[in-house]
Amino acid sequence: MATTIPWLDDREQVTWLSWLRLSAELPAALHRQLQSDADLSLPDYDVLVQLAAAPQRRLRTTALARAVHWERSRLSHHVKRMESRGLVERVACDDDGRGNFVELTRAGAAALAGAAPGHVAAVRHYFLDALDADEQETLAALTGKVLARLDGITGSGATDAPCGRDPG
Amino acid sequence: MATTIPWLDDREQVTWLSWLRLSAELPAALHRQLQSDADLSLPDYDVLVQLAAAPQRRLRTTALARAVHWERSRLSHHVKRMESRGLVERVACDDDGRGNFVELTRAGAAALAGAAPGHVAAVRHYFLDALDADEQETLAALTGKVLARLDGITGSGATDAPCGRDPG
DNA sequence: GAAGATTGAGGAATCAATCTTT
DNA sequence: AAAGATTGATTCCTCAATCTTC
Repeated sequence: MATTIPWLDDREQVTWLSWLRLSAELPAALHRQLQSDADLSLPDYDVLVQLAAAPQRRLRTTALARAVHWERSRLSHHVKRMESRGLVERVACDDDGRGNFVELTRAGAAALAGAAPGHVAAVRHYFLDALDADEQETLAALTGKVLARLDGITGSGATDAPCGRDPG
Repeated sequence: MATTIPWLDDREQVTWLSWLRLSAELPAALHRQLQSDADLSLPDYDVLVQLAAAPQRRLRTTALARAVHWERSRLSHHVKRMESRGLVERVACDDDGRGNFVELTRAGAAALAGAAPGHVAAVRHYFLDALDADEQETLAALTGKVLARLDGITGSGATDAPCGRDPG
């Protein structure tokens, strides 16, 4: 085999490895904070945020799946577990016999309210505070660039729906 | 409660959400490529790379755990699954009756050799190719800055061991 | 048949508890 | 007791198959 395989050079390797490590460690740190302070997982938090921001504090299953960028199957399993803990409730949909709403319960709203300040503080502490305003903008621009290309390739295009973990 | 909670502002939110999305989508894309082209998971690949780079194509369990930045428990479970697929083998350690080596098998080496070119190409395609050389350096600097702070806080300090996914 | 959603099986990750050798 | 490593339980995620309503 005389073919030369184009391995990563030093610059590429540093970029890639440092990305890889951060994308493993940062969620882990945030997860531990949320879990120990509020007994919620990161995915739990995402779901609660979306429901809290929704019109009637409820969303159709598919709409919620889109909002958190999950497959319906994953959402279904997750909602089931959250329902058993009393954080959300599944209610039938009058208009469409096939569909459900996932609705935030009082306990779910309370859990989110209790968790949010600490989580936002953790996002700052572990992530944003390491960078000044310019650096944050630069980072956002670079990740945005990669995302745009990635979404173009994989077809998981940017959605309209509001997303993310921050309660409005 | 008259206390104002410092929510994320626009710049922070864009930075955070765009980070969040990329750190979900990029590994997913790479995982799918590796899985369908080489029948390996991303974690499988990491383990194989570390073993292939090690002196006798084998490493003590704890050393391997450090190299891939995992807990020993996670590694133990993972190695068990990989062993059942014939990719690695656990062999007793003469010097220390408590310890084991995890050793790369022929099949494991072959799997890595088969997977590496496609994986490296995917890393370029989905990630590196979206940025020019300067941008890559900038991104590495920014993620490095966050990582340095994060490791300082959480105590999971930077290790000496070589790490990463690229076979030497 | 297509859309909305759930299910079951299997791999993967984390935590606390355990076992053995030093 | 400390170090090296594994185990079991639980949660989480993906895939393929299913079920119901439109």
